[in-house]
Amino acid sequence: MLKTRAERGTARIRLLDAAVDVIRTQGYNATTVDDLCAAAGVTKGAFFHHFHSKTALAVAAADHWSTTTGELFSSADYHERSTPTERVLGYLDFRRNLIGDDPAKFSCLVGTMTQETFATYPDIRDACGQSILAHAQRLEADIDAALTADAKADGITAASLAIHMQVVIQGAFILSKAADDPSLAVDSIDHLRRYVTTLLDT
Amino acid sequence: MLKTRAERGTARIRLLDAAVDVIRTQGYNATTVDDLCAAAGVTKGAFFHHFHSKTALAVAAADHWSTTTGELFSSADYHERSTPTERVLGYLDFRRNLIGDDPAKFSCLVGTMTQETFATYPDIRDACGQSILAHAQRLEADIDAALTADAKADGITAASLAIHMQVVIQGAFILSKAADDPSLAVDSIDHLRRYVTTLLDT
DNA sequence: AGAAACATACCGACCAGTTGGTATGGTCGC
DNA sequence: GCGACCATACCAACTGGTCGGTATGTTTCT
Repeated sequence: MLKTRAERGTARIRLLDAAVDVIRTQGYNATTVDDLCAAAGVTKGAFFHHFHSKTALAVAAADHWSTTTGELFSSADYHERSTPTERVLGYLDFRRNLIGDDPAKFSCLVGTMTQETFATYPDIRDACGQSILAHAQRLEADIDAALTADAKADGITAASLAIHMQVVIQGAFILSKAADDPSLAVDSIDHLRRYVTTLLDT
Repeated sequence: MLKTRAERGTARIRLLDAAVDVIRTQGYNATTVDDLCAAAGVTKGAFFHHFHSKTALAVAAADHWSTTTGELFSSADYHERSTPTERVLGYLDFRRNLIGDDPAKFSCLVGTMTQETFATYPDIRDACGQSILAHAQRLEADIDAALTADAKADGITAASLAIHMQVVIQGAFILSKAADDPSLAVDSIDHLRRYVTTLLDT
């Protein structure tokens, strides 16, 4: 089990990556520490060397999720479009294209963990909330610049629309899982795109 | 434990009601059989007399959820409105008013269970999927009658919009839990209402 | 050498499900 | 109209296994 020079020192990252995979599939509570160690190819000693509890790992996994997805989105090419409206719609198209065959691969770690932990593990819930809310906030500037005067006059705020977009995306994952059919998620993002389009300048 | 005539024969229902409460708060996997027995005021023997496993209880709880919420919605007064558009928007207003202070009380049992069970308990997932999809389907006739010719020409179907409405509602519950703020759910349903309004005859 | 990064063996608590019963109310022969 | 019989509903103690976490090493890097 002891690893070579190159493999040593990676246990923490491997556990975090394993957490994303396993928890998205099984959920947080059904995932045991041993499950995570096995998936990461690591022993329990390594686990508790890096995380003082299973809860601490979940919080770290939520942060890890924010980091890795943050990099994915910030390197996506919709940022290079010239108008705010194109960038907002480009974000939705990008998210639409992320949907594949397996909900365990395309759905959101922190959305999954939120439902299991909101009332019982405040630390995990806060980390999940931060992750989702910070992601939404990254869209606010473009949305604000793109909103039509009519929409603003109707009381629609960029913050509220940014959150609504995350609502639809999270809900789309649930329905995909419930119906065992990812196409429901795609259809719902199409509806969202149509709605957002009516609110933005073109 | 349950001795009197009036109390006997109610253990099954009490367990199902307890399951709705406890699982919405803690999630399915974190809820133990003993938790459910304690909440129902019943012993373990009674539990396994009525349900051959914890999984079987979850399936029964999903069906129970469909039944009780089905009654709630079918007795709501938006059905008495005269036009399909008014009934569809009345449904959304009704759902909006259902949102209170505590997500554990206003969120959806089967939406919660779906995320935890979709890959690991197919029986529970199917029961949850059925519950949500059947609920969505109950709106289809009114939506179909209310959709404008333009919307239909754009390829929007009543089935797809009915599902999108459930997507937003489920997603709204997640964001409410994540942000620990039910007002996000209300705001998102407002966005949904605005979108739906643009697609229906008035 | 000393510290960080692991590995292994183990523990007490807990959990789903079982077992072997008891209490209750209905049915049917008489 | 009553006692034998029985099915259903429930109870409490227990079991085999699992889980999060710990204690105590061993290896590797600097």
